[in-house]
Amino acid sequence: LTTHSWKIGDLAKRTHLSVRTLHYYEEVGLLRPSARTEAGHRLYTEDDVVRLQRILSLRQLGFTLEDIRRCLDQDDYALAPLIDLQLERLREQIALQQGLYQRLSRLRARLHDGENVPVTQFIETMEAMMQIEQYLTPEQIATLEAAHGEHREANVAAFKAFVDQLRTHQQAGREPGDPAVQAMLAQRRALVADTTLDDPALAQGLQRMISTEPEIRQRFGLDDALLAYLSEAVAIGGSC
Amino acid sequence: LTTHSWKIGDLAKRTHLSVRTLHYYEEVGLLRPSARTEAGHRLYTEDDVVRLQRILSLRQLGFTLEDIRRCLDQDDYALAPLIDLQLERLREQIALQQGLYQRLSRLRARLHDGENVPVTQFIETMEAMMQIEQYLTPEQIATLEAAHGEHREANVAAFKAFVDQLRTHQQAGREPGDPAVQAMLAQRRALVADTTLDDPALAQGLQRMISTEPEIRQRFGLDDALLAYLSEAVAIGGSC
DNA sequence: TTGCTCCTCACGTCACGTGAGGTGGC
DNA sequence: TTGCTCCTCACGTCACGTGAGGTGGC
Repeated sequence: LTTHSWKIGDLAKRTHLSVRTLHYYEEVGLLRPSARTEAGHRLYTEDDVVRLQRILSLRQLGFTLEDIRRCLDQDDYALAPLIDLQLERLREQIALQQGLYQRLSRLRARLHDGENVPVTQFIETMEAMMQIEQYLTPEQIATLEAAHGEHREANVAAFKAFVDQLRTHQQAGREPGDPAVQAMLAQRRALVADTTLDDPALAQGLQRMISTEPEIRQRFGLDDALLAYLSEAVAIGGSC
Repeated sequence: LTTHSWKIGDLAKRTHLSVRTLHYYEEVGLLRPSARTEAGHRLYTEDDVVRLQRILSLRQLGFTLEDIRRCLDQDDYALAPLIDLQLERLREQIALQQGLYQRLSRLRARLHDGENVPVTQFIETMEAMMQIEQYLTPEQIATLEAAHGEHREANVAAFKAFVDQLRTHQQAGREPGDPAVQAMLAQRRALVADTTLDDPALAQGLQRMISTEPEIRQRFGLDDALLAYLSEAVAIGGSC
């Protein structure tokens, strides 16, 4: 029956903790060595080591030191509520971080390695992305990204050209029912199908966004009057 | 041209920040109000508000205030490496938290709502689980859980009974090739198939664990000599 | 005597929260 | 005069890291 005892350095090596950490655990009343030498050096008994192992096990589960202390000082501590809380926190954290990861990935994909995009422009892109997230599901956004591929700018330019042409008709005083205007609806359908990969829910989400966010309309030169003109043309044409 | 300016409380309400946060942002040189009243009250101009919006945008991406300051004070700041670092950190974090979540969930499932499992026993279960993780993939563990279902204890008891019976033969001096011992191999195959849902890789992982971890053998009363005895019987029987 | 380990303060971390005690403008 | 907002310290958070300055045992 050899009851061994460890000095703080030995214990630190065995557990891969720092000496400071063991000091701290004593400070907060989590692990008090059972004895000291005459010179004041800490001596940890086997019981202390067992307790430390338990501390580390519970720490692995993400509990705070305070929770761990309570658990160990009372063996019939009700663990279930504690675990449920921790699970809830984790769910939230993971969801948050995954959302963040998706957003950052998409932003990163637009940063071509060579050129240095100005920070201000980067932030604008990000704000646009976050606005989009209000209207589309993650899956729909992925579809949109897939549809855009490398020719995002070409698509944007095509839509702008469409708006410009529409404005010409409007300024020429033509009615929304005018054959020249109605002829543009096929072009519009093609544009929408192209950018949404024929996903009607996605198209609807985009339309909802465009009609409720004036800033986005402005980006394409689509003022309120012109939007109304377009809506009327579509209503007359009968294509959704 | 009305250049408006805001006092700190107005800005706090608009952005849903606390006054203290705005104080802090000034303290660390992140957002300095362009003016003060005679009495020393902070006055934020429209430019300041724009800067604050940018700060909040970047904060959303999980950057530190220090990184944000650097980005905003230098418009051609190289964002790509910063984002890559952040993505890496996030990947690690998410992986860690998901592992933690899986472990906690499985532990929670074993805590039946009514009874209070003692903390020490809970920790033992957890340590056993972490040992298992060394030998099996997450998918294999899931299979194991599915196979166990509600009758985990019955399975464990069945395996213990098997070991006990085997020991009887050993203590009676029968050779591993003895018909009575060989007759037990079919029982063993059934047990293995039952707990692994006929997954051979899973069975192999479990066997590797049992043969390398003496503590686990001990839990079933399977000492080294008896393990050797069983191995020999299996070798003679020719079933893997 | 020289290393190595041990000791006890005590400040720093990161992004603020939370008072304490006092002043300014309606 | 009474509220409300504003101000400047300054300590607390969580789990330690990182010295500073000194002692003990081989």
